[in-house]
Amino acid sequence: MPHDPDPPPAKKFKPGSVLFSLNQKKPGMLLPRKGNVSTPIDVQRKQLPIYQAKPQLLNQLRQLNNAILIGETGSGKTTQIPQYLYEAGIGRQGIIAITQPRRVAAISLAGRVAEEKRTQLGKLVGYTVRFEDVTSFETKIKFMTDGMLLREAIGDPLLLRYTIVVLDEAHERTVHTDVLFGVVKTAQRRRKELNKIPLKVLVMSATMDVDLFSEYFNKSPVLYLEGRQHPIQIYYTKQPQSDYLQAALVTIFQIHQEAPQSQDILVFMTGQEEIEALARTCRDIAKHLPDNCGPMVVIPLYASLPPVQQLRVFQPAPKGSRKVILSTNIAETSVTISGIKYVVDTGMVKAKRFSPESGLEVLAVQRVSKAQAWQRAGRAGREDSGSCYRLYTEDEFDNLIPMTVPEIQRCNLAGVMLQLMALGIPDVMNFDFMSKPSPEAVCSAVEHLELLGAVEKKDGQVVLTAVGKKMASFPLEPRYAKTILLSPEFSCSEEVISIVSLLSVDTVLYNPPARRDEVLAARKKFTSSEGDHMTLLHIYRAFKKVSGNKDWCRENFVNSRNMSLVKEVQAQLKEICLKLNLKLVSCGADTGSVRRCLAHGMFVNAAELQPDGTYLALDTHQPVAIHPSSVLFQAKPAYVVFNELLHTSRCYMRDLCLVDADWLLDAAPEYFGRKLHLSKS
DNA sequence: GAGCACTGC
Repeated sequence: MPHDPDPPPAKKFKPGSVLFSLNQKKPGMLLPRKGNVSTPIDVQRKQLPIYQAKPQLLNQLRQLNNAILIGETGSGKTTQIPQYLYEAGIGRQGIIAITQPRRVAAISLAGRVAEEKRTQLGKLVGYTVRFEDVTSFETKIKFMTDGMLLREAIGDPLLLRYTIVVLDEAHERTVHTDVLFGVVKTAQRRRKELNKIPLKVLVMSATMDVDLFSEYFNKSPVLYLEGRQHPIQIYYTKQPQSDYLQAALVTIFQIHQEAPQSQDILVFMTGQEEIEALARTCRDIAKHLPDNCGPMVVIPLYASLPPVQQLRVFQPAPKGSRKVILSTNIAETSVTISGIKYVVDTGMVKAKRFSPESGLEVLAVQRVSKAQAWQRAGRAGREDSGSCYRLYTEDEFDNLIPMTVPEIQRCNLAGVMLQLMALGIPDVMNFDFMSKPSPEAVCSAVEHLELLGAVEKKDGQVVLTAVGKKMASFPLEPRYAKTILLSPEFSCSEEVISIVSLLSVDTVLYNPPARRDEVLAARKKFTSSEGDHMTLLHIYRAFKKVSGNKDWCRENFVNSRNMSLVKEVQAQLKEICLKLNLKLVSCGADTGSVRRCLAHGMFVNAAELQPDGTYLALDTHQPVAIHPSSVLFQAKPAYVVFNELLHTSRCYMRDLCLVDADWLLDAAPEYFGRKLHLSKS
């Protein structure tokens, strides 16, 4: 970590530091205020700025089949527009769907709108997210995750249950939203051709990508919504900062010494490790400040933090203390903290990139986009005016890319391509994406699906096979779906479903660094010399044996919340297997069958030990290494399959399973005949 | 002998 281990003493940070210059030219980013909780709901609804525009809006929306609605988050558009449409009788023949990138948003928005309509959630207003469907035949306003609508589209590509689809938070450009853009556009056109009830599509976004959206949806009109806004003062550094962590530290204490005690600070950083390190440094320095400085409460915030600790950011600091929250980009969208007066933006973010040639995912620290910088600044002005300290110069800001590259251009497309084919899209290679992924990425995805037997080429066209159709019915990465499909042949579908479920959640292992020896000792009894998959299976079996006992989880450093999620995923996968008439069978103690099955399903991710003790990935022939977190780290198996490659300090394989060369050859004779030969020569 | 941002079906 580049953080200076020996920070300067606190007295160096004098009021009036020369680190910053004030920028008056750019207007501050403006954000709305929340309604007063003690005001009756119908009065609150009328107080929203959007209420003024209601007649004109309805007039427009009645006529248009496409519209782009621009307004900041919370302008009331997400809760009000669906109600306006419903109340005006627009789209009454079917359901109004409103999609959200996140589950919590879909759930809480549905709750809010049901309250405003004074009905029970699940009647007129409902929501659908994975594992939860709170809707009924009465439901006319339905909030859902964008991924959920995409799943539904596989069974009903024309989305005939819906008369209006509202794609909210479109500016976030998640893979699911981007695929949905194409799906709704196609459905709209097809319904017109087939003389079905028309589909209205509304795209709601913050102030970005407007032209792109409008252009894509046949130059559809853009409607601007006013929000209630608070000005934000933007400051830039006078000089570029070579060490953004040092600059953050200086800035935090500069604000701490100058600003009233009750005003909180939110600092945007890149990851857990640097956040914990800066938290320690801040606490150390805060202890030795002069008496005129009040105490400081430093709170780290990142996704992998246990929920109880995440909740700490919402607790007000003790009277006279200042809250300083050190956060990843989780606080940009997912977690909204009230009372933030100051935002400190390092201008950096950790993000995943994908290289189609190597199939490699790289997680790297990089600069934010302008849009992201505005999003961060906006977090200072939710209730009142605020300030944002950017730890970079105005020139550097001007040179940032305007928009974050959409996820669809940064990810492995195998799953997306499979889904598009399952939707019956005729020419997936030329799908009408709003932002086209590179041809290389598309080709590499199709090749991957070809290897898995999900697609085949016929007369120059890529078509879905029967296997591919089955694979698409699983909410899984294609190779995991394939492994499940193969598992009955190896009489181990029970085991493989468990393993795939374990791999679908973040992690079931809890590894507090401070208790490393205890963790190792506790984990030893589950460790399998056959690899990480079998080790996970042992842990899961033990977990089930004690019926998910919380104490057992604590003693064994198992994340019980994620384990419960594993159970839900497992139930869902079993249900899909039943629908596909796949036999649920267990191989008992014959773990060899499980590994054989994994070898057959995951053969594209195989690596071979070389005479010099290193490994080569068999598909790309790049050198890879066993990740130290693997149970096989100290072993030297001749052949392994792995779940993923992660490029950090080296190119590491993660989650490994010991396999035989014969199994790989058996799984893909032609493919491996070539590969194994190549790597030996 | 490493260390992983954030979502979602």
